[in-house]
Amino acid sequence: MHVSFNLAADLDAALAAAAVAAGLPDAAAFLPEVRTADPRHGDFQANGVLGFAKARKLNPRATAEQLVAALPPALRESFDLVIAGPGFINFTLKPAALLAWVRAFDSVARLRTGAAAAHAGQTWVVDYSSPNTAKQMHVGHLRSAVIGEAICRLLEFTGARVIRDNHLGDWGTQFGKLIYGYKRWVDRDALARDAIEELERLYKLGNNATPDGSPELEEARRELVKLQNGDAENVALWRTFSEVSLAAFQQIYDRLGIRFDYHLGESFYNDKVDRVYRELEETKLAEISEGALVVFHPEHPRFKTQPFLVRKADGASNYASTDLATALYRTEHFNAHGIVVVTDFRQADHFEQLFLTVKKWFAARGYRVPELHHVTFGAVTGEDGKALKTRSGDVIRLKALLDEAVDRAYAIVSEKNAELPEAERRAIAQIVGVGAVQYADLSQNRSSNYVFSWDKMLALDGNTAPYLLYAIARIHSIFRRAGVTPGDPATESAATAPETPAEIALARKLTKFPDAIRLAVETLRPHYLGLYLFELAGDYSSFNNADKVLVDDATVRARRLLLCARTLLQLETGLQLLGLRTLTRM
RNA sequence: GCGAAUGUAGCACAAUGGAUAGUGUAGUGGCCUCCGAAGCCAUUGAUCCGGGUUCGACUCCCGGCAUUCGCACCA
Repeated sequence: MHVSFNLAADLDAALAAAAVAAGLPDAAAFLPEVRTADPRHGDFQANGVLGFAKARKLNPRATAEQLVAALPPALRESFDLVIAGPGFINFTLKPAALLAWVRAFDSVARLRTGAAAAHAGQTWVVDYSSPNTAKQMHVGHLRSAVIGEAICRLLEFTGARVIRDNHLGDWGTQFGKLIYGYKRWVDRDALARDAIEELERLYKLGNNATPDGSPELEEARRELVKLQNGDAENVALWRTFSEVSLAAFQQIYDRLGIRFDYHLGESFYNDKVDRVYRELEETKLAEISEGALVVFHPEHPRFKTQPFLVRKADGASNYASTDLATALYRTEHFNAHGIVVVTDFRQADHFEQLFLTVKKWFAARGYRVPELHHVTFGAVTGEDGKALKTRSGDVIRLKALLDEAVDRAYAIVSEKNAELPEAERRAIAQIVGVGAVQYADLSQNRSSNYVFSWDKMLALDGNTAPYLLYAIARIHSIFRRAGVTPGDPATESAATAPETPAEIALARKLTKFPDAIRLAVETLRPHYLGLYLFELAGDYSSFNNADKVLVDDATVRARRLLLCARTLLQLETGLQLLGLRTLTRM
């Protein structure tokens, strides 16, 4: 028996076909709009009948009845159908169909195969994290890294070849001041001990020593020009800055489970901006204004007067130049079908201008235009609603933040589960602490600001990583007691269809996994998956409370173990797609 | 000034134009001789304001208000 992964999509197709079969007027225009439903109404509901019928002066309920009558009879073996309210068609999976679906999607591989149709054969470049070199990563870098990685994993899961590209801020005027400071005050011991710390100190010294209009500033500028002209000493220094920065960043990335394929920073595009200037001028998209090369968009209410500045009046490039070159490189070199850039919402204007320009430029040149997405997110604030700072007013370093998360998780684990060996508690604290930080970011809509609260992210109840990890630990615990491996075919073969209300509710929830994935990846909003996992864990907890799994009756036991195994599979798969690690005890 | 994002219970969040706006916390009342009570069950409480479109609006459109942010050579 073939069991479809995405049942909603199946029903949608069946209803569209039924409209034709039933001979509805204008049937080709009928959009069934099948959605997951409130469980009180069913598993899926078709919303499209009302609008379709009303627009054609048909009776919606009568139209719904015609549609239902024209559905293939086999559908009724899987679903109970009800026409409800003004013309909704409700579909409720029968227990046997629930069993079939739950049986069928029994591994990560099967889930992935089901989901992979969405982006099969496509290449997507995801540009995220992207810190500036020679500086510490701080709390402001958290969201891009966490959200970006989740998006990468979701795209991969849905069939894409994903290229993770760290677009480092490794070029610009600040390097003149840094080199100026370095050449005068570098402390070699400090550099060996904590390179980024020392580079930050040197930059501050260099910056303070070069006020506007001073001869020192002129000297710093000369260092920058030497760097740009390929002076061996300065280039070597700059290279060192990048290397030690990357090494420091990688320590953070390791803890967050991030591994980039490329680190093509701004410097990589230095020799690629001339082509951008040339082509923008040749296509008449760019013009000279106040000495700078700019692009206006006459059709746009604001950008017809607010310029997109692609080359500065002094002839130097800026981030518009390099971002344009970057878009071209990703399209030509990686053959990207889609490009996703994950930065905070303050850069929305820049990316809107960038994408407008890219589309016109590529169209004028006959280059294929990839899908371009700017994935934005709000600020991280303290509980007072202001930007998150330490008590003394400094920025919070990402390393310190992750350390504190782990320390706090360790304290909680030790309190709740003191009998576990210390080494295991330490390991658990790593997963729970870092996971709590990641999940706090992924559990809510990225568009809004997010209020950073240790107590909330580390709470054991509510939509948090610890709650989800706890559900996972409890399921593992049951399998340990049963002496059975989750997903063991011999155990599951005896399973029957779900019967109790809690079993049915859990099984019904499990069939909604495809929709959660689809929604999360379509909107590039991972919180839809997080929300699903939280609801799944809630349904599991209710089931766990209502129905004892390890009962004597072998059939009942088998079917409940089956539900446990699939819940576990989806929770683990889902959390891993969000970038978290999972555990078996906590 | 122009523009963007956000605005949902005391607090923090959800809601893919659909049915009685969901959840967590805090509050109240229950449930451990029972697989992990880090849990479960029940219950009180909300769409910034005013118009409009629609069979149907937290959602879309128009006009306000509030908060945050952006707007010529930083990225």
